[in-house]
Amino acid sequence: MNDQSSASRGRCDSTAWVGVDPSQDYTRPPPLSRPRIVRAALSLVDEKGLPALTMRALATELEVSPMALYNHVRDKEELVDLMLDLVLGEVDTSATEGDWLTQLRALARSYHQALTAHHELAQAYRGRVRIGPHGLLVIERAIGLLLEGGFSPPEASDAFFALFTYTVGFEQMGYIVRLRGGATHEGGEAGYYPLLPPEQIPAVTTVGPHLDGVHRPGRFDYGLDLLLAGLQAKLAQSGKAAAAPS
Amino acid sequence: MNDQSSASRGRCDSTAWVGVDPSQDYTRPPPLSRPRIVRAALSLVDEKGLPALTMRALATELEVSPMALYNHVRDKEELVDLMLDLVLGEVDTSATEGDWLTQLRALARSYHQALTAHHELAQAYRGRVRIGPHGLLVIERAIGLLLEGGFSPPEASDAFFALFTYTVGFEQMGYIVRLRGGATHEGGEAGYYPLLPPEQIPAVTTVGPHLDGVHRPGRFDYGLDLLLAGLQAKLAQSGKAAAAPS
DNA sequence: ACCTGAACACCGTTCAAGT
DNA sequence: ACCTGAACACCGTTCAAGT
Repeated sequence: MNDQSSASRGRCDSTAWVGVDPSQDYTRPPPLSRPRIVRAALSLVDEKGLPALTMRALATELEVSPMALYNHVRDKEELVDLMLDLVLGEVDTSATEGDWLTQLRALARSYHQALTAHHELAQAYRGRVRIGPHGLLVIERAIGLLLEGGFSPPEASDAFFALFTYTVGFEQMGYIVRLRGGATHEGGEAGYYPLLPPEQIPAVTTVGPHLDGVHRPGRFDYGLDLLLAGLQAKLAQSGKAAAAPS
Repeated sequence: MNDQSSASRGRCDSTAWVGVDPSQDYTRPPPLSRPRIVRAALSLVDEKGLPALTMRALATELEVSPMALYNHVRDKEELVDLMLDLVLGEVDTSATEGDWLTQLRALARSYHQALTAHHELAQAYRGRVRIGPHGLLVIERAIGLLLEGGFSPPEASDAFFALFTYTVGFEQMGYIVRLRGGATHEGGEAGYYPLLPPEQIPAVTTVGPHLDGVHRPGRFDYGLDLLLAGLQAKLAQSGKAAAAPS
């Protein structure tokens, strides 16, 4: 497309501007394009959070008029869909080590990791989901592994949704904060302690600070393994267990 | 508070306005109050969806100036927190039939039911969650049952989050819709069929329409039972199973 | 085809003023 | 203490106009 580069290379070989391609205009940003918009939007959300994603803010980030975006993107909703699918492209869908169960675990973990890497965007994952090509690939892989494990199509679909729901839901869950408790609620992070006296909530008081954050390391894996163990048990009791390499 | 009623009752006994309390002013709405605002907001969201919840719209619904709301509610965020806690008040936390596992299942189901009853509001359940008194009661009950089952405090906390995350996540998940596939995407509901040819997604093609909606009846229970079975297995293998009535 | 500026129909919330 | 109207600083998006 840009054939000035080869032409200018021949013309400038006597000068010593090593490493600088004079055909490139380093002052002007590259032209607007769908992928560039989506990438810029994603890094904006990663840095400043989902509420900061504004067509106007994104436009100034790209040094362009707000309305220029609408030449490449139908509306904000589509933009968010594209961002989600871009993130889903980071999921590793091609690992083939181990049997179907360990592959399924690896897939869910990779999915989880992609979401945590863009934790702010994960909040957009609500209501109506519009699957893109990358998302479809993840689904294909998950369903494929479940069928390989021996599940019938309807049950594979149920199992998929359980895993999917848990993984996405985990990311959306934030921290538990009291609602206008006794002390200041400015601090924000200020712990699990509640609005009721300890006598009325003995169990919560016993468990105490373990309740504090959702995103304790290993917490995702705990629930994931619960689900996978449940799946394995289902297969075993229905006697349809696939011949797993023992 | 309104002691006009008893006074006027004595005054009007000769007239025949049966069933009509003349002390009541049926034309003017009852005075603004925190609970009334929250209830009105909830029914607005139930009817028209979360995006329709606007301080201005809520105010006109209550026949009041938008700014009147701010005398009872700090801001929109607090209003949503209050709405969520109101809904959590519908969860049955006092059923005592069966052992801890069946009680835990019943609790999760009741939680799920409360959320589905206000499906539109469930979308607000993201990011930072501010637990209110009703929410805290649900947590207390869940943790209590897990401790009763024999889990250690840290593990009870992990287990709780797995159940909590799954239940909330399930509600937020919408339908799978293709992202700007081949045909019209106006139809909306238009099925699972994807942007890739069937050869590239054999598993999805096999499972087919089973993938279509998340909220198929029984789908929530499937994942819930997976988690509960996993919990039971964990207890059994660590040999700490509580003496459940066999 | 792509970009722009002005404008429209909204938001949540602050503020000064009323009672 | 509670409510009001006007105003501020925003939104997403339409439209007519530019190149």
